[in-house]
Amino acid sequence: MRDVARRAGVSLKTVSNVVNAYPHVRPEMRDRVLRVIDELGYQMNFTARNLSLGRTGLIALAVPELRLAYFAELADAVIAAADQVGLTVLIEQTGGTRAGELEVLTSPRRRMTDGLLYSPTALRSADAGALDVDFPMVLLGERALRRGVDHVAMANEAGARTVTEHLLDGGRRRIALIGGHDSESGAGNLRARGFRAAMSAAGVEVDPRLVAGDERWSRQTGARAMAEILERGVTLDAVFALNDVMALGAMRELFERGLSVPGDVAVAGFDNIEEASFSRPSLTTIDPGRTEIARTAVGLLADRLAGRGGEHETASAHEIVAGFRIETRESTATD
Amino acid sequence: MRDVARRAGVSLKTVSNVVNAYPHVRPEMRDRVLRVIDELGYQMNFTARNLSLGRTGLIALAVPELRLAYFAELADAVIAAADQVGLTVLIEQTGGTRAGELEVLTSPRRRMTDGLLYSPTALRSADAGALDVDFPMVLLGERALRRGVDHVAMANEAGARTVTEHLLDGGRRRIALIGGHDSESGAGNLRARGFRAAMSAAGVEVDPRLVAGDERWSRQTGARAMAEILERGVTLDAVFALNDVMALGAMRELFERGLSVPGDVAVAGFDNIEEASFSRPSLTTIDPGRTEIARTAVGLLADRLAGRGGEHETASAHEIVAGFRIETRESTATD
DNA sequence: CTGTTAGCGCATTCAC
DNA sequence: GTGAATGCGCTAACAG
Repeated sequence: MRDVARRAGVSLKTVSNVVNAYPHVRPEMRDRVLRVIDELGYQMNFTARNLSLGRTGLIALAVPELRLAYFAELADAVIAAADQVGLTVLIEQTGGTRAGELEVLTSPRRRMTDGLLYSPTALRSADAGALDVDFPMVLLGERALRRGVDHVAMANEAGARTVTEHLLDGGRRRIALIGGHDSESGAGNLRARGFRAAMSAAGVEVDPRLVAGDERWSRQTGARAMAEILERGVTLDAVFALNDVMALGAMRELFERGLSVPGDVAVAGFDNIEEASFSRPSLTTIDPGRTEIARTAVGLLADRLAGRGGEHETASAHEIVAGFRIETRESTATD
Repeated sequence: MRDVARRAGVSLKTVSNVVNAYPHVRPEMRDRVLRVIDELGYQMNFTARNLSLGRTGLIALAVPELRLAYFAELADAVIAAADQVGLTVLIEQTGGTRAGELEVLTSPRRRMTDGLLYSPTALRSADAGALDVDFPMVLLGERALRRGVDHVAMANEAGARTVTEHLLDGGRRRIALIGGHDSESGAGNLRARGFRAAMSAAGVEVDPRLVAGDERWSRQTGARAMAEILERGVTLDAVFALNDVMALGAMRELFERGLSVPGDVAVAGFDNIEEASFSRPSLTTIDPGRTEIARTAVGLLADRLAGRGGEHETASAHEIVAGFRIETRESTATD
């Protein structure tokens, strides 16, 4: 930058003004500087600017695992939304464990970023205190464990109720619940609640032997939970898995055992990952409005960042629930 | 840091030494400093350190799209490998387009990172010059377009030949090739070449009407290409898709049209994404050794970074081909 | 082994 | 409108 200034015969300040699109620079001056910048191939040093500005332009996105399709798609949406407002996203994987989720709040790497988009799944209500951080943070995808923290929630409970009602409407009564093990986990808890609400509203009892799951919501978990339930020897005619990959794992397991979907057992999931429309059979699921969630959350965080240079505002927290939509597909079709 | 130094009654340098685990510090001194750090809750400012050091500790990983399972799993592996050597990964999405892939090499954001792990898929040989960059870079997943650039290649050609031979061994002769459209694209070109090599070695001709595809290797592409081929009215008994998601899309399309896999048509893919073992039927594919690739590439890049503080070495480029393994599953079973 | 000094490259007070 | 100082927080010579 010094070289540019010298070569253009102006001061450092002028170059800085030009680069930062400061309005009051004479056009001829600006052109001259820009030409020199081009000649020299000058590129600004972000690190220096960051040090001076006290911020980095980076925001962290903490998700359980990128290889879980839902979070890959969420990350994609967040990156796109952040690009729009000039922010860069640094992805952190928590492994979906409580320890991993707590660590991301305090790790030194956290300090490389100006703010955090946080999607905890394993945190318990006892951990709510940990969310009382001194940097801008927006919670994603579930209702806040703690008041006073911005969050963009998805319609977990309403979505689960809707999809359960869809199963009930199809005449299914013996509906298994997969993933409902960890009743403390936010999204799981809410989705399970929606399920139970729909069941009890329909006057159908939930058989505890039809419930299985694990903390990690993976394909394997779905398959294993399905196997567990089947081996208990109970009858069932439908499965609601708390997310799509578990539903797909469960379908796989049903297939292994010679059961047909939706003939013998209807299967529904939650998330509407891309794969859900291409699986065999295609999967009925709830689309939680990922894009809207990402855009809203990034906007919220950007506002906080702009508001007080990274300082935490004490103003009231935003609580936004995204819209959802049921995607009815083959896996729950009735003959 | 100044506060810590003052409170501990030592100089800045000593605190710095302690924080950086400089070996020659008296234990009692270190303990004292550490205690004060703890008391004050001091956390280092990375930006300042980076400015001083002239590096950021960040490396970029440029992939087409995170939502493509292969790249999500690759990113996961890279992040894990980078963590091991104290590096943080910044993910860039190129969209799988030539423009996007070129931009990642020159964008200002590039300068936030010390080096680049680069996985181009749309670059053509005419773009090889663009790879002559002045920062450490390691190419991932395909043979370098340009000599003198480090790269960790997967066994594209050998893997494709192996899986094609597997189809031929199963008695299949009318084998469709999906994804082979863009013959310039590195990995696609090589995989297609392996396919053709196996075919010609077996004395089987490749029917051009059995070839379809698109630049973007998505599930939709696979389904669409499969539809195209089927609508040409040609007979076929197998499909080799150049990656798993296209294979899954193709299977979906076959199913839509009442064709059975592997009964009527055997299907094989490439990548061994997690989904391949859970699809219905499970998918025969090539495991290209993602973890090994990630670890090797990160190691290579870390070496370059350490070697000359981010300067590009003129030493001979490394060229490493990872090992591969065929995963034989239901989609290519013979009765 | 530890303290002192001088930048890293930029943004930002202020005068001009 | 533009130029000249000062500091962001840390590390890397040095000297002691």
